[in-house]
Amino acid sequence: MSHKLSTFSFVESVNAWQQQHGRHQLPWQLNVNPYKVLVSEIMLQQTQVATVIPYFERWMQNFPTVEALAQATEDQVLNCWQGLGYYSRARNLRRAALYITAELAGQIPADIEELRKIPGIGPYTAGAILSFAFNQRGVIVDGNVKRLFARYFGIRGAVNSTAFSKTVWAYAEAVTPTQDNRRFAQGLLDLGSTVCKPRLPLCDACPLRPECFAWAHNQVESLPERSPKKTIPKRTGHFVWDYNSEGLLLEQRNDTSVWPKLWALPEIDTPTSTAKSKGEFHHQFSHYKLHACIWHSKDHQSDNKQSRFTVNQLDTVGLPAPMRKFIESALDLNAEES
DNA sequence: CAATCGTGGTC
DNA sequence: TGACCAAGATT
Repeated sequence: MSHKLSTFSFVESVNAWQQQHGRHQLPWQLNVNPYKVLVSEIMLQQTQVATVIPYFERWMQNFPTVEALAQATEDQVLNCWQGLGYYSRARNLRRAALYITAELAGQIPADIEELRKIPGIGPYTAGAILSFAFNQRGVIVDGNVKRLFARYFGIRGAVNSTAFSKTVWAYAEAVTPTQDNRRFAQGLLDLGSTVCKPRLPLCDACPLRPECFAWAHNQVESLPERSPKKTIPKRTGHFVWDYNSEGLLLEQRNDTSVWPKLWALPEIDTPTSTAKSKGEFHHQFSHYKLHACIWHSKDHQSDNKQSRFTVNQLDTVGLPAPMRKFIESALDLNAEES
């Protein structure tokens, strides 16, 4: 690797490409500050840029500073996050603001160990904040870097294995420079997402092609390697539909389930034999398929916090995306029938 | 360590 | 069309 790096400047190639062809106008790149970087990096975890942008804009309107976020309630935060998924990110981001305000005098630290103490900040996000917020050396390994490095260095093994991750982190530590880190980190991400793509990579446009292992060995399509896919299980869930003149009955889900702390139709173990169906919907999570059955019911008892919401009030609570679709569809049908 | 945690984009 | 994947973290 050292020979390769000495005869071909990986860093300079990435940086020069980023300056010419990389992204420079993303919302969190304009008038950059550490809080914007923190918010964007949390939102971007396992979520595509195009999906995040409108959420980021709305978030910064509602919670423009760490202090503003620290003063928000969990319900306000979840309402702003609804539809983006992985809701523990939202709750951790609020906890992060409380921690930064209480323990760090409102300042996001430019220190890897201090960053790692903040809720929701793992090894990738800590490195990203160092690079993007402070232009300091911060090592980043995400899906883009794993794919790009697997091809460029010829790293074998399943991308989702621990061994593969450790190997890529070691390469990243070795490659990451001590200067111009904002540009280098952005260059890695931009190259990975726009050129070294999962499928149909644009090798003709890649500045790293002269020294790319996968290109030289015709393995661009077969790297990185994937572990054999698992069959994901199917589950059935039953939910209660109770809508009257005072609104729709919802309950706040507990935090040990999917959609933690979000408001949703009350969930039941099994419907009664006389229950009348209100409808159903299907939803695919990353790890199982849900078949949701909705049953007409009244006066459902639950340990969870319950409340009724009118149609207008539904906009002010955090609802799971598929359930919001079902509810809005069902209420529209009601309106047409009446 | 492997499972869990959402949703939408892409081809 | 469905399988893969996305600026991962937590337990």
